[in-house]
Order: sequence, then C-alpha cells, then structure tokens
Amino acid sequence: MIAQRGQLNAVGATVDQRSVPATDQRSVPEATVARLATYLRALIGLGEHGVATVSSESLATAAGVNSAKLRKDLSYLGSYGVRGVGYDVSVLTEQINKTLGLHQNRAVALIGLGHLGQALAGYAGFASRGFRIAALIDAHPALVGTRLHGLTVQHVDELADIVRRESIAIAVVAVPAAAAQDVCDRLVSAGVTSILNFAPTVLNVPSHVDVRKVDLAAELQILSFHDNRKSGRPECAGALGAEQSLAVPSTGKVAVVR
Amino acid sequence: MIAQRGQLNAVGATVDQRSVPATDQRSVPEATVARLATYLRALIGLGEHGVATVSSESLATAAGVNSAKLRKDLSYLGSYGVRGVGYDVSVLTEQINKTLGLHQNRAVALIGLGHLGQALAGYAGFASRGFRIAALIDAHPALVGTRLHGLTVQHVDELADIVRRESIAIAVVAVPAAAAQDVCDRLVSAGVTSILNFAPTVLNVPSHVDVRKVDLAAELQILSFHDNRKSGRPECAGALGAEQSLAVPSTGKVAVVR
DNA sequence: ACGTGTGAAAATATTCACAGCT
DNA sequence: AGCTGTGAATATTTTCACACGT
Repeated sequence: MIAQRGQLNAVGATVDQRSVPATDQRSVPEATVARLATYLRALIGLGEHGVATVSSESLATAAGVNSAKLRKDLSYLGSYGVRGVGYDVSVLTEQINKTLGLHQNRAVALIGLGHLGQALAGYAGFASRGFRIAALIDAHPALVGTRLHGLTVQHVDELADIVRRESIAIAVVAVPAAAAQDVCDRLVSAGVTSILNFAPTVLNVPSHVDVRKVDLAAELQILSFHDNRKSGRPECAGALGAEQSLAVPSTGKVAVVR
Repeated sequence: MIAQRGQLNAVGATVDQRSVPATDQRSVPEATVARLATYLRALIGLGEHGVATVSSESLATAAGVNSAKLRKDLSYLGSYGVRGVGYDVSVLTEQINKTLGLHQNRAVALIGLGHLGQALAGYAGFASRGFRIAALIDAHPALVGTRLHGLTVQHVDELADIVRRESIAIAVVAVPAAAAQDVCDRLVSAGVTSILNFAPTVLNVPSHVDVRKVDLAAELQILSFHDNRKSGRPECAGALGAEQSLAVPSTGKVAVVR
C-alpha cells in the first residue's frame, strides 16, 4: 500500500521492502497503523470532554471498530491499559502520538494549488493533528508569489531548495495527473521520503519512498459497486416495508455468475 | 445499536453477506473491489492511447500491482482474457464498468461547500469517471442561492426533497465534523444508501448504508509512522519496558536497520 | 466483578507455480 | 511460445474466548 499501499482505501500503499530482520522491533501491522490515527482522534475528543479513563469497549465505539480489534491493535504498542479499569486517556494519547511520530510537528510541503490544493492549504485539520504546512509550491506563474493562508507560493523550480531548507520529509501532491510523476521525481531527488498523492496516477518511486494515494473518484466507484449490489437485493432493504421479494431481473448488472 | 461498516482505506470493509446463495455469485472480495477502480483508470488510459490488447503484466505495471494479483482479481469478474494473448482493453473496461455499476452516470449530492466542498464541486474527475454532481447543498445562508459550477446551492432543509427528486443514492459529506452526524441522519432518512465522508468523525448509520471515509490528516499520520521508522528511531516504544521518557533529539538519523 | 491482553481459530488476502488454451 | 486462470501454499487480519491482574 501504499505505495500504493493501501488505503484501502483505502487503498493501498505500497510496501515492501522485504524482510524484517530477525531483530524484530515490535512491528505494528499495517492494518493497525491505519487505525491508530482514528483511535487518536477519538481519544483527543474524549480528552477534550474531560474523560480521563476509557474502556476498550467505549473507545472502540467512538472509533467505529469492535473492542477486540481495538485491544489487539493497542497491544502492539505495549501494555498501557489497566485490567478491570481501562485505558488512561492521556497516557494512551501520548503513546499513540509517539508511535505515529507526531511528537514534533512535521513540516509538509504542498505542491499544486488548484482548487483542491487551495482547499488543502487551508485545511485546519492538518495543523491540529501534527502537521505544519511549511511550503506552498506551484508551477503556474500567476500563482507564484501570491500569498495564501500566510505563505507565499513558490515556484516548483525552487522545490529542492525548499525541501532542504525546511527539512521536509512529507509532501502532498495535488497537481494534475500529467504533472504528477515529474513533481514526484523532483521530490524524491530532493530527499522527500513520504508522499500523499491526490493525482489519479500511479507514481513510480524507489523503494525507500512511501506513497499513499487518495483517489476521490475511486472511492465513489467503490461505493457504487456496493450500491449496485444492494439494489439488487430486496432482503436488505429495510425491514419496514413489505418486502417485495420479487426476483431480481436477471438482466444483470450484478454479478457475474461464474 | 447501529451497525456500521466502516472501512479503512484499504482495507476492511464491510461485511456481510453471509449467505451464500446457491446461485453462487462469486462475490468479489473487498480488496479486489478497491483495486478495480485503479485497473479501470489504467485501462481507460491505455484505450486513449490506442492500445487494444494488454497483458496482465503490463496492465499490472500500469496499475501499480503485481500481475498475479491482477489476474486473480480479474478472475472474480469472469474469464475475459485470452490465453497467450492478454485482455482486450475495451472488453475489460466495459466489464469493470459494469461490475462497478457505472453504466448509468450516477447522481451524487455534495453537502458542505467550504473550501474542500468547493474544490470537490469543481473536480472534473467525478464527471469523467461515472458520476454527475446533481446537487450542491449547504446550510450557510450566504452560500445558498449562489451558483457554483453550473449549479445553484440549495439549503440543507431541502435535502430530502432533492434526494428524492434526483434519485440520489450516493452523497459526499464535506461539512464540519460537528455537523456531520446530523447531515448523515438526514441523508439516510431521505434514502441515501452510500456516503463518502470527509468529516473527521465516525458516522453512525444503519446497516444497509455504506460509509467510506477519507481522513486527510490520518493519511499523513500513517505516512508519518513509516517515516519515523525509516529515520531510525532511538526509542523503541514499548515492549521492553521502561521507556526513557526523556525526549531524544529526533534529528539523529540513526542507522536504519532493515 | 470487570476489562485487559493474548493465544488460538477463523476469515481474508496475497503469492506461487503450473496446467491448459491459443 | 506466451499468457491466462486458478488451485494450493503463505501471509495477514479479524474474531473468539478466557486466563489473569486489579
């Protein structure tokens, strides 16, 4: 995944890099890592509401998973709960923060300031969750030099300098698909090791670089798939009405019958 | 209680479907569904370049996966390749389109027209990949009535009417976290069955409704985790006991192990 | 009592490797 | 000779269920 590894989102990201050396360092499974961010969000919410202790059951509910999965996930970080009691909200928050490497606010570069890029530049969620947008970069002359959310847009030719000057390890790519691989190459050679890609393209990167992608249309397509299935199945339709159990027209759009 | 199906990016989605109806319809695994959208994108690109036939090897490269996985994925749709030759681009494109339910352009409602919502409203990728934004909805009086990308913004109180009038099954939620559950409830009661949620909140929905979430900060946090590992972290969380709580200057790039 | 932490079982997903069709 | 389709082998993830600490 990411690296296309997925996010499963999604989707996936890539992975790789073969083996883990014997010296196992508590490797946290990928699926777990993806959920830690959600747990963290839930914990912060609880903390703000003054909750000091939480059980796996309620934290799981707040995060939208089941409690067994939550406990198993947390167990990869170590043993921070108290039997019979639950988890201390601040201890666990701290621990997940540390695991995710969010202790220092990480500097992020945002490349591409079209509609999406501009929206991302103003997204408060980045700042509040551990990231500082340290540079805005675009290739369009009309944009370069303008100020946006407190930063001056810089030209993509400055990219390498900026990355080095600001010690940027993570970049967000929001350029058109046609430009994405080029931007990606520049980022990689400037030393960026993690990329969040919004362009609908597969990026080729060396194995030490991690790419996660967010493909908005793909998300809708996945929903569409399930929706398609649903509408062919009367049973699921809500208990309330009469169920018309009429058979599905075999005209099939639904699946494959093999 | 509300059932919910959450899914994480790459993984995990829903469940269900227990029964295996005799008429087995080879249900497509969730992980496969998530990749079909990527294959489709790659196929369309190939088609536009005039490629008529493609091997699993090259399609896989274009989609950023390995060929065994691609073939296995495609095999769930049926048998559309030709041994010794490869896949016909248009046949396969068509087939994936059908599987994803993209035959009819699906009407989508977009709720929330802040920065992100406005960017999404103008995102060409939706239209080109099977979706038609049929309604823009917001609660803010200053926005309601304005025109945006050819549509007039409507008030959220009209939501139920709009959904019914336009036969909307899929909605994109881009409102602030605090408003998301309320909007979601309205959508569900109006009959929407699939929701793409950009608000950083867990949505509670009945089990016949599907929610996918896109959490931008979470994506960065996942990258941060891997990045943290890459740069070699002095403190190993966990298991072995006491952690020295003193903060270590993270500047150090310690040797990577791998 | 209560709720964590975790082995073991079950379910999913990925990869291998090759038989079989063109 | 080339490439798909797929069982079988692996690997990963989820779920179960209960021993154990508080």
